[in-house]
Amino acid sequence: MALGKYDPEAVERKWQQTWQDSGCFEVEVDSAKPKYYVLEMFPYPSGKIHMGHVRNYSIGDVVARFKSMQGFNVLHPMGWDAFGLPAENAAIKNSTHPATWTYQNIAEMREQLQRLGYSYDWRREIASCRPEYYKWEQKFFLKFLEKGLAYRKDSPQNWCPSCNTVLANEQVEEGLCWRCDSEVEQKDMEQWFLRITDYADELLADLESLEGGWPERVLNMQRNWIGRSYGAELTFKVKDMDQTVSVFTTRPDTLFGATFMSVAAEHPLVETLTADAPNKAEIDAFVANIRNMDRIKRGADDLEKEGIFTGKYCVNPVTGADMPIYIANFVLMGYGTGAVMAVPAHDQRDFEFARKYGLPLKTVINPAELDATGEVLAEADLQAAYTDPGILVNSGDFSGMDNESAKKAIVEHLDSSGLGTMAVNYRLRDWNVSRQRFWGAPIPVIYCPDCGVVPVPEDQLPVLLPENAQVRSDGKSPLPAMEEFVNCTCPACGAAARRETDTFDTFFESSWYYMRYCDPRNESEPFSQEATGYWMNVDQYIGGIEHAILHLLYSRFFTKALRDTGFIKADEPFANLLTQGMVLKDGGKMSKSKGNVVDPNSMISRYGADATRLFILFASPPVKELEWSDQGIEGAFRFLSRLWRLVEELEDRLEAVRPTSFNDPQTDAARQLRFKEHDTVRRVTRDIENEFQFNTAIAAVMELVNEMYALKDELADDAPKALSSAIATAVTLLSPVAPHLCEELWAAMGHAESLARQSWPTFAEDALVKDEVTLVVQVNGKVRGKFEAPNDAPKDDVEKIALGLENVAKFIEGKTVRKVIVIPNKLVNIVAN
RNA sequence: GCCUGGGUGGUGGAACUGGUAGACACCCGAGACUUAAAAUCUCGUAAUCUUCGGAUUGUGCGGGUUCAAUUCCCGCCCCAGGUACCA
Repeated sequence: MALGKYDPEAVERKWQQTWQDSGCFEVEVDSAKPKYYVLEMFPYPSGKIHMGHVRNYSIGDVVARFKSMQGFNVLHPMGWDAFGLPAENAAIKNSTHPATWTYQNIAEMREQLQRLGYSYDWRREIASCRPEYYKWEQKFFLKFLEKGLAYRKDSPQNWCPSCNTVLANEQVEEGLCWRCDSEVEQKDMEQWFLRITDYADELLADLESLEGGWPERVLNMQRNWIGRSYGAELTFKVKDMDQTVSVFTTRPDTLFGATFMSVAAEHPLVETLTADAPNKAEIDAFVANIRNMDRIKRGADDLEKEGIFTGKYCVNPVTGADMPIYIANFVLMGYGTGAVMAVPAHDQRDFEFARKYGLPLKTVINPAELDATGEVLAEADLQAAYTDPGILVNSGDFSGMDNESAKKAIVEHLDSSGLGTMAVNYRLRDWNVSRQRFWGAPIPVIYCPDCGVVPVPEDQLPVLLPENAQVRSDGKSPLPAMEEFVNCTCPACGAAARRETDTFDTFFESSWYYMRYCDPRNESEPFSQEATGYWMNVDQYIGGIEHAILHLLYSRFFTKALRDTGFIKADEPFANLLTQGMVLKDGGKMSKSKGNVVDPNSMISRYGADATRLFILFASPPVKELEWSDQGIEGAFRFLSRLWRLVEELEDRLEAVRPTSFNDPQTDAARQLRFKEHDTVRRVTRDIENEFQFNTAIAAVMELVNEMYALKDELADDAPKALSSAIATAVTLLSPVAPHLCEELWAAMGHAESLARQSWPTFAEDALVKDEVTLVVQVNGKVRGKFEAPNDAPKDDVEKIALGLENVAKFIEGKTVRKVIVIPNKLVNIVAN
C-alpha cells in the first residue's frame, strides 16, 4: 500500500467508517475487566459545535483512548441536553415546534462530532427531551414526593420577566438572569422545591472525599455556596406583647452588648409590631420602598444604612435591658431568621447604624492585651466595631471568660430557659425546580378540588409534553391554555381536576444523565443496579468551570437523593473533575458580537480533524485558557505532514513491529534513537497520567520525530529495525490525539489490526541508561563549563576533571576551594573564595 | 473584605523529589533546493556587552534559607475567577 500525499479528509472518513463498522468503541459490562468511565458534559443542541466543545471533547477522547489502550473497559458516551429555552425562542421565530428545531440540531451536531473522530459508543446516545428519558425523572420526582424530599411552597421567587419564568437562587448572578441578563424581580408564587438543604451537611462533608480529584477552587466555590456557619439561635421576648423574635447569630458571646434589634422589611412580624404605631404611614412607606428596591441596588456595597423604629421593644434575656426594634434595609429575609440582634460595639454594620440613629454602644469584648492592664475598651473612643477575639467584660457571671468559651457557656445558660440553642445556619436554599416553560419535562402532579395535590400514578407515566402545542409569540408557555393537557380526572377520587402546567428546571435532566448512560435502553427502570454498580462513579468528568456550582452541586445532590430512594448505590457521581479553560481569540472570549469566532468546521475541512485536535491539545494545558492561533493550527498540520512524509519515505523498509521492540542497537545513532524512543514512552505516559499534560506529551513525540529525521541516515544496518520500532512507538503514542493519521500510518507499516485496539507501549529501564552523561560545572553556583563523563563515574574522577577545566581554573585562580559538591551524573559545584 | 488560582523571551508555553531557565511550537531572520513562488530541508532567534573564548543581567517586586531558588520561607504589588451588608 502506497501512502501518497497526506489527504486528511480521505484518511479521516476512511477510519471513521472502519471504527463504526467494527463496533470499535462499543462496550458492555464486563466484570473480568477494570472499568473506566470518562464523561464530557453533554452539550445543549444549539445547532453548531464551537471551539469550546472541540476542546472539551478532544480532551475526553484522548483520555478515553489512552485508558482503553491501557486495558480498561472504557465507557465513553455522548448525548444531548435537549430541553431549554433557546428551542422555544427558535420555535417562535420559525413558527415550528421546539422539538423540530431540537432534533434537527442534534442531527447536525452529531455529524460534526462524528467528523472529529471521537470514540463514543453511539448506541448509548440519549436526548433528554425524549419521553423514554424524562419518564424516569418524573418517577424520581414521585419518589421524592413520597419521601418528603419534594414539597410545594408559596414564597417570593426570583422572576425573570424576559424568560417568563422563575429562577433558582443558583441561576441569579449579581441580580441578573444567568441566561439572558435581565434584571430579576421578586414575585410571590407557589412552586415545587427539592430539599437540597437536607443534604447540606453531607454535601459539605463529602467535598473532603473529592479532595485531590476535583480542582481546589471548585471545592471552595461549593463550600462557599453551601455556606455553613456555626452559631446559636436566640429568642427575644417582645415587651408588652405575646410575641417573640428569633435571631441567628455567630456571636452569642456578645449577647450582653446587644442594645437593639434589626429586622428585615419582609419579616412576618413587621405588620404586627407596627399595627398601632402613630407613624404607621411613614413606616409602611419605608417598608414598601425597601421591598420594591431591585436586588442590585439593595445589595450594593455603598448602600446607606437606613432604618426606622417600630415603636416596640424586646428584652435582652441576660441584661433585662429594653432593645428598640428597628426595621433595617441591610437585614435580609433570605438569610438566618431575617432578624439580627445588634451589637454595635462588635459588629461593623450595627456600629454604623447605631452611630447614625444615636443608639447606645456597650463594650463586652475586651482585647486581651488591654484586659491585662485592667482597662476596658472605651465606647466613646471607638472608631469602628471591635470584631476580634478577646475577654468578656460587662457580662455578668461570664466576665473574664475568653469569648470562644463564652459562646457555648452563654447558649447553655439560655438553653435552660428555652431561649437559646446552638444552631447551624446555611446559605444554601432549597432548589426551586418549577419552571413556567413549555419545553421541559412536565411535573407529574394533578390538582384536585377535593383531594388537593395528587401525584400522577406511576403507571400513567410519562406525562407527555403535547406534540401539537403551538408556541406563543409572547413567550409564555402554551400549556396552561391547552385544555386537552390541563383537564384530567383526579386519580384518587375521579373528579374533574387540573394538571400541573409547570415543567422541571432543565438542570433536573442534567443531574442524572450520566447514570442513564450506563443502561440507556432500559425500558423497565431508569437503569439497572448491575449496570450502575459496574460503571458508576464517573472516573473522569470533563467540562467548563461555569458549571462549578449549578450542575455539579445539583448532580451531587441527586446522586445522594437517588441513593436514599433506592435507585443507586453511589454517594458521589464524579470521582475526578477536570475543568478546561476557555478558548480565546485575540485575548478575549470568542463571541458573535465581537466577530472573533473561529468555526471548527472550516478548520476541519482545511486542516482535518487530527490537526484541529492536535493544535487544541498542544497549544495549552487543558486547565488553562487557550489562545486560538491560525498559525498554530498550521504548525500542527505541518507536524502531522512531517510524520506522514517520514513514513512515506521509509515505507518500503518498514516492518510491522510492536512499539519499543528494537533492542539490539549496533551503532551509536541507533543507541541514541532507542534511548529517545523509550524516553518518549516514559514522558508521554507520565504527562498524560499526571494532570493530563497533553501539550508536553505531544512535544515529546515531536522530539522523537525530529530525532528520527536527524538520525535516519546514520543508522546503517540498524535502520530498518530501529526506525520501524521508533515509528511504531511514535504513532502509538500519538494515536489518542490524532487517531486517524496514526491508524493510517500503522496500517502502512503492514499491521492488519486497528491501532485503537493495541496496548499502550511500555519502556525498558535499560534503554534509559546512557554510557556517557553531560556534567555541568559551576563555580559558586554559576555555570562555568561542562564535560562528558562515563555514567556513574567515581566522584573523585569527576571532581578532578571539573577542577581542571580551563574556564573553571580561571575562576578559582587566587582563591581557596572550600568545598566541592558533586551531584552524580548531573553537576559539580565548586565553592571557592 | 474574604476564598481560590496565576504573574517566565516578540507569542503560546517547558523545567520530574531545589541542580544547565526558556523544551516543543508559533512568529521573525539567514541559507539550500527551484526559472520563480509555494512546499520542503538546514541554521539562528531572552537582553546587553564582546577581543566571538566568553562576560553581565534575567522567571512580578523586596528580603531570607541554601554550595545552589522559577521551585522553599517571610513581606508586598498586579491580574483572573468565585463570593459577600451572611448577622
